[in-house]
Amino acid sequence: MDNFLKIDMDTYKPLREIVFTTMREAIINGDFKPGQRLMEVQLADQMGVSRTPVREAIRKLELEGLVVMVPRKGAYVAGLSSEDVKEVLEIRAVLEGLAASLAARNATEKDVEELKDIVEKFKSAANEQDVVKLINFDSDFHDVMYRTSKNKKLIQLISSLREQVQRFRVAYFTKIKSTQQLIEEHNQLVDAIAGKDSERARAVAETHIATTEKLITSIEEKK
Amino acid sequence: MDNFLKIDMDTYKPLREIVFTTMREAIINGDFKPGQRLMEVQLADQMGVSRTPVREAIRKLELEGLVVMVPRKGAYVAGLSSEDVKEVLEIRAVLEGLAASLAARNATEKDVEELKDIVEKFKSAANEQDVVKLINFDSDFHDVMYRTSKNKKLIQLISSLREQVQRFRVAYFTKIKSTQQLIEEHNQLVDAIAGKDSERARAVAETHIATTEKLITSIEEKK
DNA sequence: TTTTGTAATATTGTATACTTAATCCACATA
DNA sequence: TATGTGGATTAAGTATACAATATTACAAAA
Repeated sequence: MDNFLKIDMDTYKPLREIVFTTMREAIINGDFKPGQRLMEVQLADQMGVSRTPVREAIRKLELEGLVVMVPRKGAYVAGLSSEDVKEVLEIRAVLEGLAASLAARNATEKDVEELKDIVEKFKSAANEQDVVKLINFDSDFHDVMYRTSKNKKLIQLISSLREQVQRFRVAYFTKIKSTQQLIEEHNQLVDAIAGKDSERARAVAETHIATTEKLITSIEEKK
Repeated sequence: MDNFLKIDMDTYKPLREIVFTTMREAIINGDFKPGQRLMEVQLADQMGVSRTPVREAIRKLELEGLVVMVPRKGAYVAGLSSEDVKEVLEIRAVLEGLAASLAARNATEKDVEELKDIVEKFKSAANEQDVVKLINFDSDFHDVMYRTSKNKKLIQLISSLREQVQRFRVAYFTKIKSTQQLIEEHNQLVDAIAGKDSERARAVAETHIATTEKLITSIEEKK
């Protein structure tokens, strides 16, 4: 603890940050629909700020791929074709694989315990058929794994990718028949990490995402 | 050619885009040094625009990781520790691997020809000891490979990651003793892609980046 | 000489004002 | 009815103005 006197001026957030996260939430939650036009004055009024922070927030959302800009016309919530989702998941698969293999290399016993704990919670949520809990524990599991990987850039990147497809999550989690398979995969992952078997961890993690991808693809095809 | 009448209104670029790319170039080329403070009025004056486009450009650079913001103090060019570079390269390795395996799956004969062509050019640049050409042809090679992967998000992502470590490139390309190894790896990559061997392509590509990573690590250690 | 307090100065954060392009709609014309 | 045309309206792009905070300079006191 070499910084016990460092006060947290970090509590201060510029308006643009608040606007940014607010808008991002809205897009991810689907409050702003894909294709919807985002008008600056309107948004500014709604949030009670001026156009400036709104514009700056939009710039960031643009780079994050959640909105698309048409010059001289404005900003629109990015549409998400199933093609896009597939692209993102293809990427996530290898990044999750990397995260898992790094986690296997770096995990402490405490990390492993934490992972096991979450898997248990996930199981009971599955028994209760509680979809919201299911989503949250799944998130938690992956969060811990990312953290354990110790690669900060990787963590950032994956969370950005997760956001991009989050809009689909509820859809496919409710559709899923066998959460059983997810449990099984989580178990294998923990095993591999606990056993410091980075190659196996990687393989399992990649399959894990691929499972999701197949799921989405099959849902899409039914449409 | 289903769009032969589509005119290119796309030529128009808002100032913020110009400012954004200009500043990004400056950072990547090292004209703006890591840690350097970026002051809005000064930048705006230099480029002959107002603060607004500059601020918006900075927001994007921030999300791209080239700039870090300290609230109420300003923007600074992001420093890049060798730790950071390692993190990025770790990620790039698997993404290049993915790109290579997708390329192997999707490559047409034309793509393969193009790749072979670039490898030849790279070889002659190596003979001439022309570092700049070497860098450019290496870039070209990878660009074609990415394009061939057909995954647009992946292309975006990799190019963003490349930018982040570009500031080190000249350094390690001049240091490199055996461009021979790079040539060899490029050859193997083309072979694998031509032979539609996605697993081998992936393995070679990952090693390829790992080579770079080791190189950087060794340079760093000498300091 | 060093430290502390205070004024001034500079810079970011936010809001507003201005400019110009795009869109809409009424109306005219074929 | 269909198709232009011109002006009004709207919104984005850009610049500027104002407010809040941080930095600096410098003087006064220890």
